[in-house]
Amino acid sequence: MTELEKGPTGRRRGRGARERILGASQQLFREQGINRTGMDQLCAVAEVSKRTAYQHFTGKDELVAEYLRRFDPSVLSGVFDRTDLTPRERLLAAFDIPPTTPLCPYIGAAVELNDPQHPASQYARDYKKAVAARLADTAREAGAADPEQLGEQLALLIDGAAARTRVLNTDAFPTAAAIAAVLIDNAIPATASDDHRREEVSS
Amino acid sequence: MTELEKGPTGRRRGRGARERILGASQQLFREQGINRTGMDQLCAVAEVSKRTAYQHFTGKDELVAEYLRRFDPSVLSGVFDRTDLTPRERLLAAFDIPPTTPLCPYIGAAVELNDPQHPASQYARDYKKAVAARLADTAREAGAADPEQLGEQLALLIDGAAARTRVLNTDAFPTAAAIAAVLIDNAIPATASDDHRREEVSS
DNA sequence: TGTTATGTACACCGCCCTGTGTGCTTACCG
DNA sequence: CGGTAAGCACACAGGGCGGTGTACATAACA
Repeated sequence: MTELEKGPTGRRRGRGARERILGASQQLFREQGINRTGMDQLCAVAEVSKRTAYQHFTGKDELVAEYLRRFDPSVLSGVFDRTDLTPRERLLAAFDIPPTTPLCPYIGAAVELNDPQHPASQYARDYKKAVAARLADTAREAGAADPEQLGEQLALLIDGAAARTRVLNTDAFPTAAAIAAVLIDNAIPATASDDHRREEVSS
Repeated sequence: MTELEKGPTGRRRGRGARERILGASQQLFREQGINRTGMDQLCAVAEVSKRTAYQHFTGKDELVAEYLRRFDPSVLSGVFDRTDLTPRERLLAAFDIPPTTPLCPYIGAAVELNDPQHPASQYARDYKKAVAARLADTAREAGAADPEQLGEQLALLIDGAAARTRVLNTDAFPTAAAIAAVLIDNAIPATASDDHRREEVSS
């Protein structure tokens, strides 16, 4: 929040209204959902006048789409780029999204918007495909027989855990991780399930 | 729609406004979602005056809750009560919800309402638990080592397939069924994965 | 037949929503 | 220092929403 005040507003100067708006979007859309968050409230939290908001984003739809685009780094890269884990461990680490994330916002957006043509829905699709692809890449790296299939399966598990966590209000990711372990072990042909690619890491 | 015109309205007589309202709810809440369906439109489709609707249901919330309560028989009982299948086949048959169902309405309601205290959200939780319980029962019947765990796992797969189908606009149930087959075979200890309980069925 | 529950037609309220118009202030940067 | 873009405050339009009030019609049953 400190660095936001000087961040590039998209043009060249200014005091970072755009970033504050997107920050408030992250917070409110997550906590309350998209439809239940009005632009008035959002602008109040962002400490931005409504006029300014509509000068940065042509409408709420565009804001929602941009809000979704600001996510991947935290989860996606944060897991797949770890070099201290074997590929197999990286696949399992994708299920270690412990308490904070209430629901994958892409699922929420797709359900709330209820319009496959909406830019945000399209981006949600792209993102889900990208996650499955990265999982497939890692699966290939781990030596899976059919990496695409395993990637798609693991992606389904993540979405299932997210949805179920939301509906039941209990953490379903451990269950998903257990399934994932079974699938991974079944998909990797040799006994090379672990430390077959591990290099010296610590010390 | 023909029988609805004479069905018991809940009291004793009348021309079935309540049933028409619930029928319209099924249609519209599914097609458009809950929040995007106004009472005006709903009453128009149900061919019911708005005044009548609010005499049957104290508010939209109650209508939504009642709408969710009218579902299980079609899917839940329709699968688990089949006697022509082995327990294992019944577990897999739960993934044969082919094209019609766009999204499990319980997930949709939980996301759209965004309020765990809402009666509909509570019922959604109950329903999900009930499904998991029935899956666990069938898993026990099939001889699974840990039926509760398998039931929970299969329920997660179903939800994952539903969510993923919704977001990606492609049928994810085959993938879920493949995972289910693996889990089931892994969970049943002996080689008695099939026809160990099957009786003579056809001819 | 007449009473009563049931349903209808239609206007209406207050609220919140997305989105604008207008005029003013501030901060940056040459 | 001055120009200019960024941002602000405030009021307002237009519409959909959930929900209601009132007066009238009809079907069922006594």
